[in-house]
Amino acid sequence: MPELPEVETVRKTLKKLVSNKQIENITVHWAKMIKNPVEVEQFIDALKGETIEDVGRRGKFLIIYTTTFALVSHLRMEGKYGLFPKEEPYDKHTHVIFHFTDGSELRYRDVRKFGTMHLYKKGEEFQKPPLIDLGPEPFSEDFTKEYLTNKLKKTNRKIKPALLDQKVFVGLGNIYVDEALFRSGIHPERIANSLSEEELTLLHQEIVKTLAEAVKKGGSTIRSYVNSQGEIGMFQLELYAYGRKGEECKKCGTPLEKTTVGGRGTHFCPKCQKL
DNA sequence: AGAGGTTCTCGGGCGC
DNA sequence: TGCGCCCGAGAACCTC
Repeated sequence: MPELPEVETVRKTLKKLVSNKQIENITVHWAKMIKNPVEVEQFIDALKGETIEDVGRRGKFLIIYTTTFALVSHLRMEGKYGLFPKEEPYDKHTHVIFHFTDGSELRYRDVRKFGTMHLYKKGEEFQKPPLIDLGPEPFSEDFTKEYLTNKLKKTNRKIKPALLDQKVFVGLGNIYVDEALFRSGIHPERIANSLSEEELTLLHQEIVKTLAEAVKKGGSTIRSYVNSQGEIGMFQLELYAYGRKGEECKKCGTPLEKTTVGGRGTHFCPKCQKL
């Protein structure tokens, strides 16, 4: 579900909802999603009494900062956070509940149970998995055209899987990678090290622009994404490629095609994106 | 029935 | 041969 624009939107909404709330207790209904510490009891005990100070983001990971800890949370395909009064019943897909001292609850709900949580002492989170090997943020000054060029010229992979690799840089997922490649006129199966200077310049620019526009619109809601306040995104209305199989290309009118690249459903225009 | 917005693990292939 | 890397396939789970 969530790529950088969706996670960033969740971050902003979640921060407003839970800042300064004190955790009285935690209920975990699906222990497997707690990856660190290994023992769920330790996870719960550590967070009891802690107050939430901030909510950050690294790539597609949320980082909930408390007085002494950093809780690194990945939503994977369907994870969602929401704030509820404790009286409100929860359903079978609610796996973790943070009970606050004010009677409200932060609930993590995840139909597919793919989401993960790692708890570390503040300051240690970037030296440990899952954040340790991540590439630069696309909005940072480290993510230059030269950096991207250097990474891509060293690999024989197809461009789409290379751009999805969070070690190269973070933030793109299946929606926005198809969008960035469409906007750049680059076929998703082109070999990464075969791109020309002009193509690399355009691709770098379109990656940053596409993600920035999507953040502005609150992300894309394709099937189930909502932010922490239950609001949908609006960027799905601006998509050129993703989910538009058989529909006319917005640039040239040719029907868009869908294939599989690197195991992922892939949308492209056969005329604008030549192999 | 199979695909779905993600990423981790595993093992084969290749080069030193 | 052995080790390390790169990379693709499969797995984790549930709904429609």
